[in-house]
Amino acid sequence: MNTKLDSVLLPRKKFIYHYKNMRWAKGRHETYLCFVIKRRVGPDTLTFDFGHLRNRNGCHVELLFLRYVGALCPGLLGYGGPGEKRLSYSITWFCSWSPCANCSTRLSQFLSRLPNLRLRIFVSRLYFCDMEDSREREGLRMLKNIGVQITNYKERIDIFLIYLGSTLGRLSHPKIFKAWGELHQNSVRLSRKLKRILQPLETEDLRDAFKLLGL
DNA sequence: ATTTTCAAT
Repeated sequence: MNTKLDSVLLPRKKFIYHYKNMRWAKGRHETYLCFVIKRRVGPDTLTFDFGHLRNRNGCHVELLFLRYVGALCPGLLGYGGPGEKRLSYSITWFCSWSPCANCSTRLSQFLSRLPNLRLRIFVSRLYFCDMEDSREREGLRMLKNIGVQITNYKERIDIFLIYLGSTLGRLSHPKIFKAWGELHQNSVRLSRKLKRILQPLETEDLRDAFKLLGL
């Protein structure tokens, strides 16, 4: 396994700084991606792997993950041999920022060729999603449409904390994770926003709205 | 009310 990936788990302070789900995250000029990889190696056998990445050299962290995915997920891609059996993977990401438009596009292209890979993404904060017509919003919808489950992490805070706990455990930090005070409030706001983004107005709704306006 | 953003200095 690549030693860079093997890594060094995210130190607690850095983790909390980058994963705080506040509205105005000043100074987070980096993005972290903690991942959990679940691999089905047999009918009753799963293996797990986890770690984290950070964007580097102008490469967004999502694309960095794709660059390493062959090493992280042996048997995922396959070599196209006849009757070749590809392994099934479930991958969970915890991203400090949601993916940019370009990463969403590239991810969608990648995933659409791999029915044996399920990806879900938990995000701490939405990246450039304030404008109604932002390309980032469009990108998130694209991901959803090809089956990526994307949500903020409060809905599965248990997984998140387990991940965090194991991370801290490996670092010999006995401290229990203490959520920041605004975590819940922030995640409620984020959930609403994400929901609005992922469920855009249907034509039906517009029709109703037009009727209501007498148009 | 307004604030930031996978930097660039």
